[in-house]
Amino acid sequence: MRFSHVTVPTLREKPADAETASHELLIRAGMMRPAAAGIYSFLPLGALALARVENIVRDEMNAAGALEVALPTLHPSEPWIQSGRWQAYGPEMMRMKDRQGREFCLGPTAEEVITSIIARSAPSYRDLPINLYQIQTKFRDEIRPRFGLMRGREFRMKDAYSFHTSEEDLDREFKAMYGAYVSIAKRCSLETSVVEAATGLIGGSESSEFMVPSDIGEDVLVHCESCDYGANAEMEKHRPAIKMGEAAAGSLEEVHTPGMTSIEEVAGFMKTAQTSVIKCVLYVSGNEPVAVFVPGYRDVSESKLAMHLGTDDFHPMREDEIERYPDLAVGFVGPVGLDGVKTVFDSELKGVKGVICGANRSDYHLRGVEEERDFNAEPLFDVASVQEGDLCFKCGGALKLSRGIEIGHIFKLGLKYSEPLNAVFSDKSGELKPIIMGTYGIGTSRMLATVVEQHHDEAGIKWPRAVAPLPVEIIVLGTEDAKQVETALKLQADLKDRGLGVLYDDRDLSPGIKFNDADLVGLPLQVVIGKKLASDGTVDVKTRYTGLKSAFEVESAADMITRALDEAP
RNA sequence: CGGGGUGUAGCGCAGCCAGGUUAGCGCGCCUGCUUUGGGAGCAGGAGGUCGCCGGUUCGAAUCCGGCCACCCCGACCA
Repeated sequence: MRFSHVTVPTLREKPADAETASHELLIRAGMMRPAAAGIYSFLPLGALALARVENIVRDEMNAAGALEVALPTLHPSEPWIQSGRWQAYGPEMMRMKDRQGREFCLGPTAEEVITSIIARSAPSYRDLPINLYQIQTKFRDEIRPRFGLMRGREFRMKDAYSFHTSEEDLDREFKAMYGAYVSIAKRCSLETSVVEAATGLIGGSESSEFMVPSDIGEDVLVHCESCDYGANAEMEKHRPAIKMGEAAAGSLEEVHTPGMTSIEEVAGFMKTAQTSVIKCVLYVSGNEPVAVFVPGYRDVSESKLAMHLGTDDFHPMREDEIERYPDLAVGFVGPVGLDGVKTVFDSELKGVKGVICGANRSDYHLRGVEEERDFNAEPLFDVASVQEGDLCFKCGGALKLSRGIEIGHIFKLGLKYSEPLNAVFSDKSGELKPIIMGTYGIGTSRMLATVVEQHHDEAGIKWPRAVAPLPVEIIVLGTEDAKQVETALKLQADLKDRGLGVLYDDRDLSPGIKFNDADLVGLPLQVVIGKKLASDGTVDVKTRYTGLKSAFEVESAADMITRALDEAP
């Protein structure tokens, strides 16, 4: 591949909208270009790097016994309606109609499509287990695409689906996929931390996320410092380090609190801590108000609330919605005597005594409130978010919060799709039973961005060898010198014979520009052919990762480069 | 969806508040000469519906309205 001919359109300056290293460098190094918000085109080098990541994924999936398929990107609505996700998905699903008015969506994932295929094949226990995967472009109309490839709307993902006759066999496959993912991350030079995760819209009983620790990660992770507990904050369990305070034990009392709608104001006015106040956050779900009660010093975790409500179709009550519910004393809503409104209570509110809450009457709060005596905390659910200082629910150790990039997620689905889509198998006795399923995703375009995020310096990308778009760049300094050009072409051909692709910088530019572009593009080895060829018959080779340079005799250069590559990170 | 910001040459930006010749700068691009081991020099040159539509005005990149696109923050404390 030649550097000229707009093959590698590098940019000297940082694109105005790039916020992260991977976003900036993938564009500046001429690997990709934006097409629309959260949608990117891959240029030759970017497409090569993506292919290398995807080939590692393919390799490990095949090694684990999975079979590759190619499913459609445009999905008919029928199976999605059958599974219930046509309704559950909300605006994140990109929907459209064809000329006949039939409804379709751009596949955000493919459980429905694959499960209906298996269902129609009416397998017997002899046909199972099976694990089918594809590596393909997905579309999710994200609320806010961010950080280039990191959170795109259109993105590349490997998605795999396994089908089993028993829970035990699903467990075995789950472990096999876990192992495959560990290998994939390792081969791509990514450190991972595996945590328990929410199953969200995919559903299922158990799931693990593969996280790459990073400050730009969008997920908050919780790890116990004493045991092996690790979880995504969106579903973690914790034990509070403190008990909700007893600010005013005793009888119920109404207090005039004019205009005090925040926890801070109320706690301040009552001369007590926020740990003594019950916080109420109002949501609207399916046109119905939902009052969520949590300890005053905590926030509502919307991901946990979504698990409880069984949908993510809810939002905090907006100003314009408040007037629709005249019975709600917004700002002063409390659990005592609150009728006709759906409620959710955080587990921490069970059995509290002597606490403060809204009086369901404007400008009034109640003090001395006691659960059971004054209200019943039902339904009870863990809907509050974790905080620094909370304790591990398993061992009581200190919990540590950090950030991570989710590159993979594996799920035990159970019967979530096989039942509604009627995917059954006949067992030994001829009885029909629903197939037990698992699903396993890994974001290949996100992994590409993550690799750049983890492997770069001020000058540019430092591709680990396994995912580098090409292993070697050859730079000729004297583009007018026939000997140098001839040597470069010969070396390129020799390396090609050894299966090593070359990016050949054939441009007639100042050396500095070519060196800087080579560092920016970041191929593992740079071979520089210049005047030393004529003076002492050598070419220089620089290892991008270490910055180390050495001179090789031109005759043995191809051998030495092959050897140097074996040693490169 | 709410709030904020931006949109001027391929990229990065100035000009806009206080409307007034041919709309500027840096990088990149083209031609020629010189140069060539870490972003060269000189000379010449090309490239713009100033996001789109409408309005105000003798006159609009600049003021006003609408729309679109992109970016940031938020989606949460009632």
